[in-house]
Amino acid sequence: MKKDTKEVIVAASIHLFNVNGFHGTSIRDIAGKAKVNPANIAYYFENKHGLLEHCFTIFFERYVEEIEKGFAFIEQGASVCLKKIAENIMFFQFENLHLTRLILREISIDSQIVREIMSTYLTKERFYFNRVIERGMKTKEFCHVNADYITLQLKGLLNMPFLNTHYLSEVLHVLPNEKYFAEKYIKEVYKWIDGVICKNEYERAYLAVNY
Amino acid sequence: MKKDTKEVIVAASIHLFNVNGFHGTSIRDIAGKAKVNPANIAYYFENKHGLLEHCFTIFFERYVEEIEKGFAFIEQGASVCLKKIAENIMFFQFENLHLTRLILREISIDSQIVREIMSTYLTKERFYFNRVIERGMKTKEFCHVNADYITLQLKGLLNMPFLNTHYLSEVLHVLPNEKYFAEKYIKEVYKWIDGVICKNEYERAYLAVNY
Amino acid sequence: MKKDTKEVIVAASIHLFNVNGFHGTSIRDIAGKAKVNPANIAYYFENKHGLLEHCFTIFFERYVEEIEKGFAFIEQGASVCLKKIAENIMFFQFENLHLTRLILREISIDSQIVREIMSTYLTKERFYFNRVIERGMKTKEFCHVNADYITLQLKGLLNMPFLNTHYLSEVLHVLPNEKYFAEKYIKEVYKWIDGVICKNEYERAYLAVNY
Amino acid sequence: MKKDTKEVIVAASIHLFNVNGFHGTSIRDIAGKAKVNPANIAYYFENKHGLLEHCFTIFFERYVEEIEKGFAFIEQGASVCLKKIAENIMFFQFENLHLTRLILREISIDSQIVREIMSTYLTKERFYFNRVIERGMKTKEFCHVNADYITLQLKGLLNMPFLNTHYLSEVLHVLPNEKYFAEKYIKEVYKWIDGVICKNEYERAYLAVNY
DNA sequence: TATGAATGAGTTTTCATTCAT
DNA sequence: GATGAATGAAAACTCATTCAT
Repeated sequence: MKKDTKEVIVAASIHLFNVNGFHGTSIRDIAGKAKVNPANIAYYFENKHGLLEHCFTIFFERYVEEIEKGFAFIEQGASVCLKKIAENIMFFQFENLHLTRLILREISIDSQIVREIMSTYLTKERFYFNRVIERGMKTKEFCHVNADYITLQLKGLLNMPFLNTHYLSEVLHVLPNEKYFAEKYIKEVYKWIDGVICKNEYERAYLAVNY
Repeated sequence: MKKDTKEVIVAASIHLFNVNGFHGTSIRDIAGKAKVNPANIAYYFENKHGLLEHCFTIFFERYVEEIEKGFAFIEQGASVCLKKIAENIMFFQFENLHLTRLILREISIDSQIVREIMSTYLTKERFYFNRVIERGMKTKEFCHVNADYITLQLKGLLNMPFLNTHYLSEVLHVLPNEKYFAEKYIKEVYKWIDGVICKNEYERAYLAVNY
Repeated sequence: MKKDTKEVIVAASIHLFNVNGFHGTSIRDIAGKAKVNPANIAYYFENKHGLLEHCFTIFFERYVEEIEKGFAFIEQGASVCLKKIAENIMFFQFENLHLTRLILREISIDSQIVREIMSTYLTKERFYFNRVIERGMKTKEFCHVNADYITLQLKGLLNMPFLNTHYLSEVLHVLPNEKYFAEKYIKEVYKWIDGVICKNEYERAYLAVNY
Repeated sequence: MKKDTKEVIVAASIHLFNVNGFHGTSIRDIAGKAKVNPANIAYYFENKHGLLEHCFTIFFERYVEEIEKGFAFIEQGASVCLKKIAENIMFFQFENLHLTRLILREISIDSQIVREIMSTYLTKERFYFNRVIERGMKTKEFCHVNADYITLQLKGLLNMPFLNTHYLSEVLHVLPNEKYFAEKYIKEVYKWIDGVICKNEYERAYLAVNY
């Protein structure tokens, strides 16, 4: 009858982990919200940690996928490609608001699981970003930059809206699940790409005119 | 006799809340680390939540102070002032690494306390940032931008290193408490200010030559 | 396996709440006496208060039942019926000595639960007593009395032996669980009914002779 | 400055013991209400139990005194005297509502202190009641009764209003501190004395006429 | 006489987990 | 697959008491 027990558990746990944090959520809370018996969690995920790990996996599988989908645009230029990657990440994260916030928060805790899982996905993420940025520098699209620092900043920009819920709702008066906001915000990220790593159009114009 | 009981509790709790998260830290852990009796926590802070609130207060009092100290440079130009504010925040956060990470993580949880405390400090923060940015736009130092979006991005950049510990240690091979890193990272923030909100020097040069 | 866990908890709690009072009894005491795990109390009754509420319910369900069983004698006359009700209450309370004393003590504390539970049962109790007394006055069996005041006094008489344990044991040298005492005491209550609310037999005789 | 520290502690403890019960009241609650330092309670009463004992003493000293004051009327007849004693007890208890309820509740708990204190005062109480009742029987004012049983019933009637707060407020719509109620209720007690232990006037009239 | 700090033992409650069904 | 009962460990919190000042 209930063949989706596993899914409802995951959905409930994502929501509750996001709202109360991992430690702040009890297995009974999750089972209660999912309307299943708490023992099912042990059945499907071995224990509470297994459930969190599952959430991590769900997130990062898709996260890397989105980067890869964006990276496919590499032949259209580094700038286009980087923007595409940023856009993909942004929309993916907006569509998985709770999961994203939960992951971003939990990775700031220096635990065993986090370290293990991160080392895998971080390597992949770094691989693609470095490729794009190095390509951009080769083709003179980008200024000379430190790829890792640039990646860190880009991640900062992309994650900000999910970690600063209050700022969004109380200052910008935006609910972060409004697609309108995602569309507006990604423009700001484009501006950053253009302004900070791309050789500026004025610079190019100036150089063209004077040399 | 021991008049510093309160302080050692706070210090221990900041460290442990940061490492294990608020819910992941027990009162006994804190008391153990601080080498005091667990009942003292109730005595001084009423309960565990009170201790967290105290950490919030400590952080935001200083945070706003740093913004104010930077804002005093407003007469030297909006760009100088904004950089000064960013620098102050950055160094303050680097000097209070654990506390900062703890606060940045906890404010992403939408709890009662967070909402109350945030509404106070967010207003102050917004006030100063808007003042600087509007001033910059008036004096033509800055392009026409949306002050609140710019602030959000700046916060994103400033907070990133504290939330992505793994990235720092495993990709950049930096321990975030190395002052060298703070000095390097703030330069990147300057670049962002110059590249994204300041009218670019090439732009100014180009415009000067051609018109 | 042990399907009577709930019952043994209730039995143990009634005994201990009676002896030491509600606040004077710890969950551990109860679990110890019942030879079950303390967590079962939370499992079955949510918390310590829930257990007390359960005791209240047990008591008043039966209490009202006894009144109803006595009220069935209404057609045999108000005096007979009132005595039957009193007798039923008395023997029920004697058979549930600990529970009765516990309840009588706890209802004197003006708490939330007490108020809620009492409002339900008090209404029922009042309904039956008023019916009997009004009937008695209609048929001239009873003098003209205030039903509510009479009920209060009757309750006072019926409850006294349970609240004054010392008086019983040290003055009357009776253990209140001796059935002999209940049988003797109910006679005194009958006398009160005859002497205070029934038109006295001498009165009737006197009136019969002289008018 | 505050020479009444002891008194305010007692007053606060009477109120709180009444509302929450002895075990339900903490020393800090009392100190808080009395606006004194908790350590004062240990200073003046040795410990929490000492404070309760003090309350018992206050109550029973006065209680016995009131009985003695009523007993002084013995020469005016047993009935008058017994009514006077009942009246004194009733008004004393009404004037010390909280204390009375607290005492009546706590004596139903079979503790060490209670037993010790009770044995003293119970003896005195019994002495006076037995004297009056025996006198009444000698002078033919009273029927032949068991003095101890009568005393128990009288105590039941006198204590009822203090133990059934809910009945008073929700059924009789009386706040038990309204003096009007005390005056009305004592009349009911007189009726009981007249109806149950005094040879009835009709009885006397009947006997006078017929023999 | 009065107090603030501190403590250790004890309280209720929560929780992840196990297990027989 | 799924459940209700049960548990042991640990959590947060309470509290009477002590003590130096």
